[in-house]
Amino acid sequence: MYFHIDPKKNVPLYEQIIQQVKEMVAKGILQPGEKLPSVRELSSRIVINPNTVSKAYQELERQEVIVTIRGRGTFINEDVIQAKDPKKTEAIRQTLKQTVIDSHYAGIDKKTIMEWVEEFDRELRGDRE
Amino acid sequence: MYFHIDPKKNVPLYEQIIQQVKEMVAKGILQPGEKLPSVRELSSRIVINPNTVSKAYQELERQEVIVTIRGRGTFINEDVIQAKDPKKTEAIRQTLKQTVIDSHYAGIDKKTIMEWVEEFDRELRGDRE
DNA sequence: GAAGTGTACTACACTACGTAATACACTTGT
DNA sequence: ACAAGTGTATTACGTAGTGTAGTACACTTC
Repeated sequence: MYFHIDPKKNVPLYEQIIQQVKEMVAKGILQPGEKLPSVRELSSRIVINPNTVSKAYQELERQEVIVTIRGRGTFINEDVIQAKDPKKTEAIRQTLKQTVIDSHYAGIDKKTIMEWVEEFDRELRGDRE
Repeated sequence: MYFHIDPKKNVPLYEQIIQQVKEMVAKGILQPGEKLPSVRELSSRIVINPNTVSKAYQELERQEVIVTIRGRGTFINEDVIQAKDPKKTEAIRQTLKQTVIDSHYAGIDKKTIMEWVEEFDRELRGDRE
C-alpha cells in the first residue's frame, strides 16, 4: 500500500488519495475485503491532516468503492459494482472529448492516444480477466 | 460564433470559454485571423462579467491560440503551432489514464472509448485534412 | 479499562472564482 | 480633435473549496 501524494500538484490531496485507491482497486492490487490503513496511520505516513484522509474515505464510500465500519476500520467493497449512470457516462465522454482537443494542440496524434488507452486498459483488465 | 455557457456546471466560466474557443479553432469553425467578439460584447451576450471574458482571452493568448491587439481586438492566431511540450504531454497522459479508470467504474468498455476517440478525432481533422 | 477505529464539530487561513465599478491606453472612424 | 470601440489594470467584495488544528464522541477489540 504505497501512496504517492504530491502537495505541489494542483489536484487536491483528498482527490489524489481517491484516484490512487480507485486505481489500485481496479488493478487488483487491493483485493475486495482488504483493509485500508486507518485514517490516523495514513495521515501520519503521508504527513497530511487526518481530516483530509477522512474526507477521501468518505467520498470513496459514497462511490461504494470502500466500506467503513465504525471502530473496526475501512475495507475494500466486496462487490465492486459498475453502475451505468448516464450522467457519469456523459461526463466521461466530455472529458475524453476535451482530452482529444488538447491532444490536437499538443501535437499528439490519434495513434498515440489509442496506444495509451490500450496500455491503461491492459493494466486494469489484462492480468486476471 | 455561438457559445454555450452554463453557470451551473462545476467547470469555471472562463474555462468553458477557453474550451469552446479551442474546440472551434481545432474544428476550423474559427479560421486563423478571424476576429473574436470583443470582451464587452461577449460578456453582455452570455451575461457574465467582462473581467471573466478578459481572463479567458488572456489565457488563450498565453496558449498562443489567439492574438490580442490593443485598441483593435482579439484574433485567431495565424499559425497555430503544435508545441511538443513534455509536461503537457505527460499531463494529457495522466488525464487519459484517469479517464480509463473512471470508465472502468462506470461500466464503459474499451471498445466504447475507442469509438469515442475516433468520433472526436474525425470532428477535428476529418473534414479538411 | 486501554488502545485503536471512524466520525463530528468549530475555528482559522489561504486560494480560486466571479462580480462590480472605475480608470487608463490604444486604434479607428468621422 | 473628437467620439466610439478596443483590451487592460486596479481595487474591493462575496462565495466556495481546500487544508490545517484541536477537541470530543461512539464504537470495537484485546
